[in-house]
Amino acid sequence: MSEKVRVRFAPSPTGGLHLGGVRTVLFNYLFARQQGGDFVLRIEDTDQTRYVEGAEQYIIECLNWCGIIPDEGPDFGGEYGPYRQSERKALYRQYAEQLVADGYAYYAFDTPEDLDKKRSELPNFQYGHAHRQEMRNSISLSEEEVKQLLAGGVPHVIRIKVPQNETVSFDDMIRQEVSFETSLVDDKVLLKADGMPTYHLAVVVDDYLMKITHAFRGEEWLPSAPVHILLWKYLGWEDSMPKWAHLPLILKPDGHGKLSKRDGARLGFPVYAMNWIDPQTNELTQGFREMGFLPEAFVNLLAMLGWNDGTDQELFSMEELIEKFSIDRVNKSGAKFDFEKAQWYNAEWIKKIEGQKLKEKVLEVFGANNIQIADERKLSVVIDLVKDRCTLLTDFISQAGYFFENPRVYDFSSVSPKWTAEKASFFVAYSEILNAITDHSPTNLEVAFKSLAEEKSLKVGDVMLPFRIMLVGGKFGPAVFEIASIIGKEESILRIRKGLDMLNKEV
RNA sequence: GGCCCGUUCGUCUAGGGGUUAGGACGUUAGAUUUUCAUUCUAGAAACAGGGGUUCGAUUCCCCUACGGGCUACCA
Repeated sequence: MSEKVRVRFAPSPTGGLHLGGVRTVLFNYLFARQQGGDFVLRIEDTDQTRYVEGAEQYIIECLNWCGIIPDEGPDFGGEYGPYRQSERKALYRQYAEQLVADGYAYYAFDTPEDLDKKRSELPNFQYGHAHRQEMRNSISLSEEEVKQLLAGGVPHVIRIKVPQNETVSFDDMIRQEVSFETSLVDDKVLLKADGMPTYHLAVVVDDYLMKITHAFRGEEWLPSAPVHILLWKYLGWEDSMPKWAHLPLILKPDGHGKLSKRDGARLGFPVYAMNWIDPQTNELTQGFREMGFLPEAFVNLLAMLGWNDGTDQELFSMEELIEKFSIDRVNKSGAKFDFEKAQWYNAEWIKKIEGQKLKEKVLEVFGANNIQIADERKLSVVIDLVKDRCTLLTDFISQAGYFFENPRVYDFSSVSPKWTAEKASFFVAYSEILNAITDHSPTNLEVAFKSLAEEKSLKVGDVMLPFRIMLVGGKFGPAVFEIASIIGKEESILRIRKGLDMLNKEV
């Protein structure tokens, strides 16, 4: 049987897209592309109380930024829609009822208060074989009573009837055999009182109906896997069950536990793919994109969190990942997120991509920071000149901004103590030379600079640094004469004058 | 507490019955760069512990410890 590979990413639209979520999509996507299969986006919005406006669109935008475009999904079309579970609501009840009819599930009439009470009485209460007789459900109640309750429209849920003393096991693509004792698994709710399915029912029904062949999800789902396996069996679909892969979790860099958006805020790095503004509270959670990450780097670093190709290669493009990805090489253990290394990936990608291709993104960053660009051709040249010293795209503000406007801040502290009238007159003379000469190539500017220094009996090094700071505002940047050549004669002279003013005033 | 999963430098990891246990980030030292960064060279740094199995275990098995996840009418 060589059926077409079909995978899905099934986020619930409750807020920003976590980096762990993006990694899950990525692995799905890489696998699908490599196998020539389909990648489906399915929105799991079965919890109406947690639905957040705009979250779905946001998720799609994140995927788009990463270069991951679903083959099927809401607004993408496909033969297996609708792709929002809320729009499939009517579908689930029949399967739940079928399970009841077949004796694999039952109606339960306990109110949330009943359950709370029970749980506070019994510290380790589980709604399962040990206690279901004590609860109000179609197993403990008489047929007559159940009929009446149902007819009277009493709110109820449908729960799976998990058997006693069976072993459920399955072959995980990452962990090999995993097994569970059913006696320890509780009777999970399948259909809620509002008629919506829970995740447990929905994931099985939809994976079946959408012909999903491989299901990737986070390790946090492992404990509920037996419920899903049982459901596949009870619904009579065992032969169509997808192969499971439970991905290791991404952990906090310090302390312990799953990485959460709170950790990002606490430690000063993003956790979401893109900026997310909570529509209720207006609270902003920073994203990798806005912090200045390249999607190439983001995808690359995520892929390396739990996977490697067995060689020393660490830099992979999406194409290479698609080609080389293999589930066998996915790690079993969780990985602490290392933001330093994440930044390294970004720096590497900035170095790797040529200036011309970085232009649009740098332009965006500049725009957001009110840096006007008159000459876009000049921008590409500048980017190539400075990109080796940028870790984040936002670094271009300080590393390239001064090519297009006056430095916003000046730090003369390292030269002002040693400032002299001789040096001041050197710069007056040098700006006259700049004005006079016609060849403003870097080497020419440098030759003129050095011979003038010699003429004035000054050490080149003593005037080089002041010159640099006049031009760029601080002790950084590429070769000074490169800079002077690019910003041009007029601008160089203006900046020397301004610098002279500031230095003379300070002394 | 119960169940499930995991454990190689600080971090991400390679490896796998006999290796000088390899790489990367970070870190330290040096070189280059009349600035800063890049780049280059070198260094420090790991098989959680205890039992087996074996001529030999970091590698296979068991136990312990530790870490993580789950334990909702949330996903």
